[in-house]
Amino acid sequence: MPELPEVETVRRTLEPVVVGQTIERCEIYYERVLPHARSSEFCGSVANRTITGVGRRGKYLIFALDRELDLVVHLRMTGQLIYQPTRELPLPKHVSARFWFLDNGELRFVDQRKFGTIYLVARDDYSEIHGLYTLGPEPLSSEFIWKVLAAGVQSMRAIKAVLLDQTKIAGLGNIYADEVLHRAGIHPLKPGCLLTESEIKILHKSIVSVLNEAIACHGTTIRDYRTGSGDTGNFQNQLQVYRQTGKPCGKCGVLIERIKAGGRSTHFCPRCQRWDPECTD
DNA sequence: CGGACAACCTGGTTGC
DNA sequence: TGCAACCAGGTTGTCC
Repeated sequence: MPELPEVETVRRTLEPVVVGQTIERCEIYYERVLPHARSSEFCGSVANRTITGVGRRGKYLIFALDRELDLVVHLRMTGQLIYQPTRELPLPKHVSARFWFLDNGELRFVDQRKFGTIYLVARDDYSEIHGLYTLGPEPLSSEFIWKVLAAGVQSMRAIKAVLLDQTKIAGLGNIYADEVLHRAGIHPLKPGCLLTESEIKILHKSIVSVLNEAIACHGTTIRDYRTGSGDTGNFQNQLQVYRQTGKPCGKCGVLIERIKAGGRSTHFCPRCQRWDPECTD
């Protein structure tokens, strides 16, 4: 579920309410939420630590704890990280973990499909978290200039598959890869290495603008995604192609089509995103 | 290298 | 209404 805009929204909504809070204790309800630790040792390490900051890299949320520890969370498909100001009961279904704060409320990790994961590592040492360790450039950082994208895109693979590859660029998922390609007017199956310089520049602009607009809308709620306050996002109302199969394209009116690319459902406008495999361009 | 696919889970939707 | 098949925002691993 959550891609960069959703994770960034969770970060922004949690930061003001959890920074400065001390974790009194935590409880793990689904053991496999901790791929690298047992709940007993994890909870022991986390107890009595204070959260000093909330960061993000790609789709990873990183809670900085005092004494040089990082608590890293990946929400995968259906994970929700929600701050509850009061210790209310009953608990919703599918709670993977709870963190109780000394003074106020608790942080709940709710995850219907149970794919979400939590790690505890030494500050900035991500060598044990493969996906984070191998993560590509951060698209909203100042280092992400079009030439960085151009280098990442040099592949025979379909550009859609390249955009989903977190080692090439961090944070895009199925929704925003489709939206970005539509805005850039690029066919999702076109091999990345065949993109022209002007196409890469347009793609670069589209990535930055789509992500920023989605963040401004607090992300896209298809079903499960919630902000750190438990609210839905709004960008689902702005989607141009994702899950819009059979609806008219907002630019040209031609009906949106759905295909498979990179093993995922892919939505595009056959007029705005043309590519002829026989043509050299 | 890349592509296809299964696995990890639960639950909603679709079609018969 | 019942039930099976298929689908889902992500990532990892295996096999070819």
